[in-house]
Amino acid sequence: MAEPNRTAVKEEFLKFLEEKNLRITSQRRAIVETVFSTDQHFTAEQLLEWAKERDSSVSRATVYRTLPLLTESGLVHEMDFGKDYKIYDPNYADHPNHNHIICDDCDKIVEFESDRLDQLENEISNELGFKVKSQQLRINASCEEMKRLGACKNKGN
Amino acid sequence: MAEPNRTAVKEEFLKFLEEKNLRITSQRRAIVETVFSTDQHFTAEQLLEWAKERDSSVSRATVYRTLPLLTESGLVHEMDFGKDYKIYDPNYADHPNHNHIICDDCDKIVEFESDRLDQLENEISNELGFKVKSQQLRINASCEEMKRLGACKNKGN
DNA sequence: ACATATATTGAGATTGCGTCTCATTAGCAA
DNA sequence: TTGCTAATGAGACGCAATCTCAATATATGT
Repeated sequence: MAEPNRTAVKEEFLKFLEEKNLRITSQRRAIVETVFSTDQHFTAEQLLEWAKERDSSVSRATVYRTLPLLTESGLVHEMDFGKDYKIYDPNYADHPNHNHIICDDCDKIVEFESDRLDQLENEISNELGFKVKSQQLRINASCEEMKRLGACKNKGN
Repeated sequence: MAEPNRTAVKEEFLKFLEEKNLRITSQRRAIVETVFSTDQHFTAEQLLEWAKERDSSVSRATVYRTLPLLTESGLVHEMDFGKDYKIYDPNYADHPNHNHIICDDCDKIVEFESDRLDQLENEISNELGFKVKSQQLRINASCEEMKRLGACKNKGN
Protein backbone atom coordinates (compact mmCIF):
# COMPACT_ATOMS: atom_id res chain seq x y z
CA MET A 1 0.00 0.00 0.00
CA ALA A 2 1.72 3.12 -1.26
CA GLU A 3 1.71 6.36 0.65
CA PRO A 4 -1.54 8.07 -0.31
CA ASN A 5 -1.64 11.55 -1.76
CA ARG A 6 -1.64 13.43 1.51
CA THR A 7 -1.51 16.86 -0.01
CA ALA A 8 -4.82 16.31 -1.72
CA VAL A 9 -6.43 15.15 1.50
CA LYS A 10 -5.16 18.19 3.40
CA GLU A 11 -6.56 20.51 0.78
CA GLU A 12 -9.82 18.65 0.78
CA PHE A 13 -10.20 19.36 4.46
CA LEU A 14 -9.39 23.05 4.03
CA LYS A 15 -12.02 23.18 1.33
CA PHE A 16 -14.42 21.51 3.73
CA LEU A 17 -13.78 24.27 6.26
CA GLU A 18 -14.25 26.94 3.66
CA GLU A 19 -17.57 25.50 2.55
CA LYS A 20 -18.81 25.63 6.12
CA ASN A 21 -17.61 29.22 6.48
CA LEU A 22 -15.12 28.14 9.08
CA ARG A 23 -11.78 29.87 9.39
CA ILE A 24 -8.46 28.39 8.47
CA THR A 25 -6.39 29.19 11.51
CA SER A 26 -2.74 28.44 12.11
CA GLN A 27 -3.71 25.93 14.77
CA ARG A 28 -6.03 24.07 12.44
CA ARG A 29 -3.30 24.05 9.81
CA ALA A 30 -0.91 22.48 12.29
CA ILE A 31 -3.45 19.86 13.28
CA VAL A 32 -4.27 18.95 9.68
CA GLU A 33 -0.59 18.72 8.81
CA THR A 34 -0.08 16.41 11.75
CA VAL A 35 -3.07 14.18 11.09
CA PHE A 36 -2.28 13.57 7.44
CA SER A 37 1.45 13.19 7.88
CA THR A 38 0.96 9.76 9.35
CA ASP A 39 -1.07 6.74 8.45
CA GLN A 40 -1.07 5.47 12.01
CA HIS A 41 -4.09 5.32 14.25
CA PHE A 42 -3.92 7.89 17.05
CA THR A 43 -5.73 9.14 20.13
CA ALA A 44 -6.79 12.72 20.79
CA GLU A 45 -4.04 13.12 23.37
CA GLN A 46 -1.42 11.80 20.96
CA LEU A 47 -2.59 14.23 18.33
CA LEU A 48 -2.33 17.07 20.84
CA GLU A 49 1.24 16.12 21.63
CA TRP A 50 2.27 15.80 17.98
CA ALA A 51 0.54 18.99 16.90
CA LYS A 52 2.16 20.91 19.74
CA GLU A 53 5.59 19.93 18.40
CA ARG A 54 4.63 21.58 15.13
CA ASP A 55 2.97 24.63 16.67
CA SER A 56 3.25 25.04 20.41
CA SER A 57 0.19 27.28 20.46
CA VAL A 58 -2.13 24.35 19.76
CA SER A 59 -4.20 23.62 22.83
CA ARG A 60 -6.14 20.63 24.03
CA ALA A 61 -9.41 22.48 23.50
CA THR A 62 -8.66 23.14 19.87
CA VAL A 63 -7.69 19.56 19.20
CA TYR A 64 -10.92 18.34 20.72
CA ARG A 65 -12.84 20.93 18.76
CA THR A 66 -11.18 20.05 15.47
CA LEU A 67 -11.55 16.28 15.69
CA PRO A 68 -15.34 16.35 15.14
CA LEU A 69 -14.74 18.46 12.04
CA LEU A 70 -12.26 15.94 10.74
CA THR A 71 -14.68 13.08 11.24
CA GLU A 72 -17.58 15.07 9.84
CA SER A 73 -15.55 15.74 6.71
CA GLY A 74 -15.29 11.99 6.23
CA LEU A 75 -11.50 12.12 6.02
CA VAL A 76 -10.86 10.70 9.47
CA HIS A 77 -12.72 7.90 11.14
CA GLU A 78 -13.50 7.73 14.84
CA MET A 79 -13.35 4.27 16.37
CA ASP A 80 -14.23 2.71 19.64
CA PHE A 81 -12.42 -0.43 20.67
CA GLY A 82 -13.96 -0.52 24.14
CA LYS A 83 -11.16 1.41 25.80
CA ASP A 84 -11.94 4.64 27.62
CA TYR A 85 -10.48 6.76 24.85
CA LYS A 86 -11.33 6.96 21.19
CA ILE A 87 -9.01 6.07 18.34
CA TYR A 88 -8.81 8.00 15.10
CA ASP A 89 -7.87 6.66 11.69
CA PRO A 90 -6.54 9.11 9.06
CA ASN A 91 -6.72 6.56 6.23
CA TYR A 92 -10.45 6.71 5.99
CA ALA A 93 -10.54 8.84 2.85
CA ASP A 94 -8.89 5.99 1.00
CA HIS A 95 -10.80 3.11 2.60
CA PRO A 96 -14.10 4.56 3.78
CA ASN A 97 -15.80 1.38 4.93
CA HIS A 98 -13.11 -0.72 6.43
CA ASN A 99 -13.65 -2.90 9.46
CA HIS A 100 -11.41 -4.40 12.11
CA ILE A 101 -10.48 -7.77 13.47
CA ILE A 102 -8.78 -7.54 16.84
CA CYS A 103 -6.81 -10.60 17.82
CA ASP A 104 -7.27 -11.31 21.51
CA ASP A 105 -4.16 -13.51 21.47
CA CYS A 106 -1.60 -11.12 20.00
CA ASP A 107 -3.42 -7.74 19.98
CA LYS A 108 -2.89 -7.41 16.27
CA ILE A 109 -5.49 -5.28 14.47
CA VAL A 110 -6.25 -6.28 10.91
CA GLU A 111 -8.33 -4.07 8.64
CA PHE A 112 -10.59 -5.42 5.95
CA GLU A 113 -13.25 -4.28 3.53
CA SER A 114 -16.16 -6.24 2.18
CA ASP A 115 -18.72 -5.17 -0.38
CA ARG A 116 -20.88 -8.11 0.57
CA LEU A 117 -20.91 -6.88 4.14
CA ASP A 118 -21.82 -3.31 3.14
CA GLN A 119 -24.61 -4.60 0.97
CA LEU A 120 -25.97 -6.85 3.71
CA GLU A 121 -25.95 -3.97 6.16
CA ASN A 122 -27.91 -1.79 3.79
CA GLU A 123 -30.41 -4.56 3.20
CA ILE A 124 -30.99 -5.19 6.87
CA SER A 125 -31.23 -1.50 7.70
CA ASN A 126 -33.73 -0.83 4.96
CA GLU A 127 -35.89 -3.70 6.15
CA LEU A 128 -35.97 -2.18 9.61
CA GLY A 129 -36.78 1.28 8.30
CA PHE A 130 -33.39 2.93 8.56
CA LYS A 131 -30.85 4.43 6.23
CA VAL A 132 -27.23 3.56 7.07
CA LYS A 133 -25.13 6.58 7.92
CA SER A 134 -22.07 4.79 9.21
CA GLN A 135 -21.17 1.39 10.51
CA GLN A 136 -18.55 -0.23 12.63
CA LEU A 137 -17.93 -3.92 12.75
CA ARG A 138 -15.48 -5.19 15.27
CA ILE A 139 -14.59 -8.85 15.38
CA ASN A 140 -12.64 -10.15 18.33
CA ALA A 141 -10.83 -13.23 17.23
CA SER A 142 -8.15 -15.75 18.04
CA CYS A 143 -5.19 -16.63 15.87
CA GLU A 144 -3.92 -19.28 18.29
CA GLU A 145 -6.82 -21.51 17.51
CA MET A 146 -6.13 -21.20 13.80
CA LYS A 147 -2.47 -21.98 14.38
CA ARG A 148 -3.47 -25.11 16.22
CA LEU A 149 -5.53 -26.13 13.23
CA GLY A 150 -2.62 -25.33 10.93
CA ALA A 151 -4.79 -22.79 9.14
CA CYS A 152 -3.29 -19.56 10.41
CA LYS A 153 -2.41 -17.25 7.55
CA ASN A 154 -0.66 -14.67 9.69
CA LYS A 155 3.07 -14.27 9.47
CA GLY A 156 4.97 -13.29 12.63
CA ASN A 157 3.47 -13.19 16.14
CA MET B 1 -40.66 -12.36 22.21
CA ALA B 2 -41.87 -13.97 25.43
CA GLU B 3 -40.37 -13.13 28.79
CA PRO B 4 -37.41 -15.48 29.15
CA ASN B 5 -36.96 -17.76 32.10
CA ARG B 6 -35.28 -15.27 34.38
CA THR B 7 -35.07 -17.55 37.38
CA ALA B 8 -32.88 -19.96 35.47
CA VAL B 9 -30.54 -17.16 34.41
CA LYS B 10 -30.22 -15.88 37.97
CA GLU B 11 -29.35 -19.32 39.21
CA GLU B 12 -26.90 -19.81 36.42
CA PHE B 13 -25.01 -16.74 37.58
CA LEU B 14 -24.97 -17.89 41.21
CA LYS B 15 -23.58 -21.19 40.01
CA PHE B 16 -20.96 -19.26 38.05
CA LEU B 17 -19.90 -17.50 41.26
CA GLU B 18 -19.77 -20.76 43.15
CA GLU B 19 -17.58 -22.37 40.52
CA LYS B 20 -15.12 -19.51 40.81
CA ASN B 21 -15.14 -19.76 44.59
CA LEU B 22 -16.70 -16.34 44.88
CA ARG B 23 -19.11 -15.50 47.65
CA ILE B 24 -22.80 -14.99 47.23
CA THR B 25 -23.34 -11.79 49.15
CA SER B 26 -26.59 -9.95 49.77
CA GLN B 27 -25.38 -7.11 47.53
CA ARG B 28 -24.63 -9.46 44.66
CA ARG B 29 -28.03 -11.04 45.11
CA ALA B 30 -29.66 -7.62 44.85
CA ILE B 31 -27.68 -6.78 41.73
CA VAL B 32 -28.51 -10.06 40.04
CA GLU B 33 -32.18 -9.70 40.89
CA THR B 34 -32.13 -6.23 39.39
CA VAL B 35 -30.28 -7.12 36.23
CA PHE B 36 -32.48 -10.06 35.31
CA SER B 37 -35.75 -8.44 36.27
CA THR B 38 -35.66 -6.28 33.19
CA ASP B 39 -34.95 -6.86 29.54
CA GLN B 40 -33.95 -3.26 28.98
CA HIS B 41 -30.45 -2.07 28.26
CA PHE B 42 -28.91 -0.18 31.15
CA THR B 43 -25.83 1.74 32.18
CA ALA B 44 -23.74 1.04 35.26
CA GLU B 45 -25.15 4.13 36.95
CA GLN B 46 -28.71 3.07 36.21
CA LEU B 47 -28.03 -0.35 37.63
CA LEU B 48 -26.61 1.25 40.76
CA GLU B 49 -29.76 3.31 41.20
CA TRP B 50 -32.10 0.37 40.64
CA ALA B 51 -30.15 -2.01 42.84
CA LYS B 52 -30.07 0.56 45.64
CA GLU B 53 -33.86 0.62 45.63
CA ARG B 54 -33.80 -3.09 46.30
CA ASP B 55 -31.00 -3.00 48.84
CA SER B 56 -29.75 0.39 49.93
CA SER B 57 -26.43 -1.09 51.01
CA VAL B 58 -25.36 -1.65 47.40
CA SER B 59 -22.55 0.73 46.55
CA ARG B 60 -21.13 2.06 43.32
CA ALA B 61 -17.92 0.09 43.88
CA THR B 62 -19.77 -3.20 44.16
CA VAL B 63 -21.81 -2.56 41.03
CA TYR B 64 -18.67 -1.81 39.08
CA ARG B 65 -16.99 -4.87 40.54
CA THR B 66 -19.91 -7.16 39.72
CA LEU B 67 -20.45 -6.05 36.14
CA PRO B 68 -17.25 -7.72 34.86
CA LEU B 69 -18.39 -10.95 36.49
CA LEU B 70 -21.74 -10.71 34.75
CA THR B 71 -20.11 -10.21 31.37
CA GLU B 72 -17.54 -12.91 32.04
CA SER B 73 -20.34 -15.32 32.78
CA GLY B 74 -21.71 -14.67 29.32
CA LEU B 75 -25.15 -13.77 30.65
CA VAL B 76 -24.80 -10.03 30.13
CA HIS B 77 -23.24 -8.29 27.17
CA GLU B 78 -21.19 -5.12 27.41
CA MET B 79 -21.59 -2.70 24.53
CA ASP B 80 -19.93 0.45 23.39
CA PHE B 81 -21.93 2.85 21.30
CA GLY B 82 -19.28 5.54 21.21
CA LYS B 83 -20.70 7.38 24.19
CA ASP B 84 -18.51 7.86 27.23
CA TYR B 85 -20.36 5.22 29.19
CA LYS B 86 -20.95 1.56 28.47
CA ILE B 87 -24.31 -0.05 27.97
CA TYR B 88 -25.23 -3.50 29.28
CA ASP B 89 -27.68 -5.93 27.78
CA PRO B 90 -29.22 -8.63 30.01
CA ASN B 91 -30.78 -10.54 27.10
CA TYR B 92 -27.53 -11.91 25.89
CA ALA B 93 -28.08 -15.41 27.24
CA ASP B 94 -31.07 -15.71 24.93
CA HIS B 95 -29.72 -13.92 21.86
CA PRO B 96 -25.94 -14.23 21.98
CA ASN B 97 -25.19 -12.79 18.55
CA HIS B 98 -27.49 -9.86 18.16
CA ASN B 99 -26.42 -6.56 16.66
CA HIS B 100 -27.61 -2.99 16.96
CA ILE B 101 -28.83 -0.15 14.82
CA ILE B 102 -28.65 3.19 16.58
CA CYS B 103 -30.81 5.93 15.13
CA ASP B 104 -28.96 9.23 15.20
CA ASP B 105 -32.24 11.08 14.76
CA CYS B 106 -34.30 9.64 17.61
CA ASP B 107 -31.73 7.68 19.66
CA LYS B 108 -33.76 4.53 19.28
CA ILE B 109 -31.76 1.30 19.48
CA VAL B 110 -33.04 -1.63 17.45
CA GLU B 111 -31.65 -5.12 17.86
CA PHE B 112 -31.39 -7.64 15.08
CA GLU B 113 -29.89 -11.02 14.35
CA SER B 114 -28.72 -12.31 11.03
CA ASP B 115 -27.43 -15.74 10.19
CA ARG B 116 -26.11 -14.42 6.89
CA LEU B 117 -24.10 -11.83 8.79
CA ASP B 118 -22.69 -14.40 11.20
CA GLN B 119 -21.72 -16.64 8.33
CA LEU B 120 -20.08 -13.81 6.41
CA GLU B 121 -18.06 -12.83 9.46
CA ASN B 122 -16.84 -16.38 9.88
CA GLU B 123 -15.90 -16.57 6.23
CA ILE B 124 -13.95 -13.33 6.28
CA SER B 125 -12.19 -14.17 9.53
CA ASN B 126 -11.17 -17.59 8.32
CA GLU B 127 -9.75 -16.11 5.15
CA LEU B 128 -7.63 -13.77 7.24
CA GLY B 129 -6.46 -16.54 9.51
CA PHE B 130 -8.62 -15.91 12.55
CA LYS B 131 -11.31 -17.68 14.46
CA VAL B 132 -14.19 -15.44 15.57
CA LYS B 133 -14.58 -15.24 19.32
CA SER B 134 -17.10 -12.43 19.49
CA GLN B 135 -18.32 -9.66 17.30
CA GLN B 136 -20.06 -6.35 17.56
CA LEU B 137 -21.70 -4.63 14.64
CA ARG B 138 -23.02 -1.18 15.19
CA ILE B 139 -24.89 0.63 12.48
CA ASN B 140 -25.55 4.31 12.94
CA ALA B 141 -28.57 5.20 10.89
CA SER B 142 -31.20 7.77 10.16
CA CYS B 143 -34.96 7.24 10.31
CA GLU B 144 -35.73 10.80 9.22
CA GLU B 145 -34.38 10.11 5.79
CA MET B 146 -36.57 7.03 5.50
CA LYS B 147 -39.57 9.03 6.66
CA ARG B 148 -38.89 11.57 3.97
CA LEU B 149 -38.87 8.75 1.46
CA GLY B 150 -42.07 7.38 2.94
CA ALA B 151 -40.29 4.14 3.69
CA CYS B 152 -39.92 4.38 7.45
CA LYS B 153 -41.25 1.28 9.14
CA ASN B 154 -40.87 2.60 12.68
CA LYS B 155 -43.93 3.32 14.76
CA GLY B 156 -43.81 6.21 17.26
CA ASN B 157 -41.13 8.88 17.65
C1' DA C 1 -4.31 48.75 3.88
C1' DC C 2 -7.59 49.30 7.41
C1' DA C 3 -11.65 48.62 10.14
C1' DT C 4 -15.34 45.65 11.50
C1' DA C 5 -17.88 41.61 12.74
C1' DT C 6 -17.44 37.40 14.65
C1' DA C 7 -15.35 32.80 14.59
C1' DT C 8 -11.67 30.87 17.20
C1' DT C 9 -8.52 30.63 20.62
C1' DG C 10 -6.04 29.04 25.33
C1' DA C 11 -6.01 28.32 30.23
C1' DG C 12 -8.02 26.18 33.42
C1' DA C 13 -12.29 24.85 35.77
C1' DT C 14 -15.58 21.30 35.42
C1' DT C 15 -18.04 17.10 34.34
C1' DG C 16 -18.82 12.28 34.53
C1' DC C 17 -17.53 7.42 34.12
C1' DG C 18 -14.87 4.30 36.08
C1' DT C 19 -11.05 2.66 39.36
C1' DC C 20 -8.56 2.40 43.56
C1' DT C 21 -7.58 2.42 48.69
C1' DC C 22 -8.12 0.74 53.01
C1' DA C 23 -10.23 -0.08 57.25
C1' DT C 24 -14.30 -2.79 58.38
C1' DT C 25 -17.65 -6.50 57.61
C1' DA C 26 -19.51 -10.81 56.46
C1' DG C 27 -19.43 -15.57 53.76
C1' DC C 28 -18.33 -19.98 54.32
C1' DA C 29 -15.70 -24.15 55.56
C1' DA C 30 -13.98 -26.74 59.35
C1' DT D 1 -18.15 -20.88 66.85
C1' DT D 2 -14.05 -19.72 65.09
C1' DG D 3 -10.82 -18.22 61.63
C1' DC D 4 -9.53 -17.17 57.13
C1' DT D 5 -10.10 -14.07 53.67
C1' DA D 6 -13.21 -12.44 50.04
C1' DA D 7 -16.10 -8.60 49.77
C1' DT D 8 -17.73 -4.42 51.19
C1' DG D 9 -18.68 1.07 51.38
C1' DA D 10 -17.12 5.77 51.48
C1' DG D 11 -14.73 8.68 49.33
C1' DA D 12 -10.43 9.93 47.06
C1' DC D 13 -8.59 9.63 42.69
C1' DG D 14 -7.52 9.28 37.46
C1' DC D 15 -8.52 10.46 33.12
C1' DA D 16 -10.87 11.64 28.71
C1' DA D 17 -13.60 15.01 27.20
C1' DT D 18 -16.36 19.37 27.62
C1' DC D 19 -17.29 23.99 28.96
C1' DT D 20 -16.46 29.06 30.16
C1' DC D 21 -15.08 33.41 29.00
C1' DA D 22 -12.09 37.11 28.13
C1' DA D 23 -8.65 37.90 24.61
C1' DT D 24 -7.24 37.23 19.83
C1' DA D 25 -7.07 36.40 14.94
C1' DT D 26 -9.33 35.67 10.49
C1' DA D 27 -11.99 36.88 6.52
C1' DT D 28 -14.60 40.32 4.28
C1' DG D 29 -15.93 44.79 2.72
C1' DT D 30 -14.36 49.39 2.09
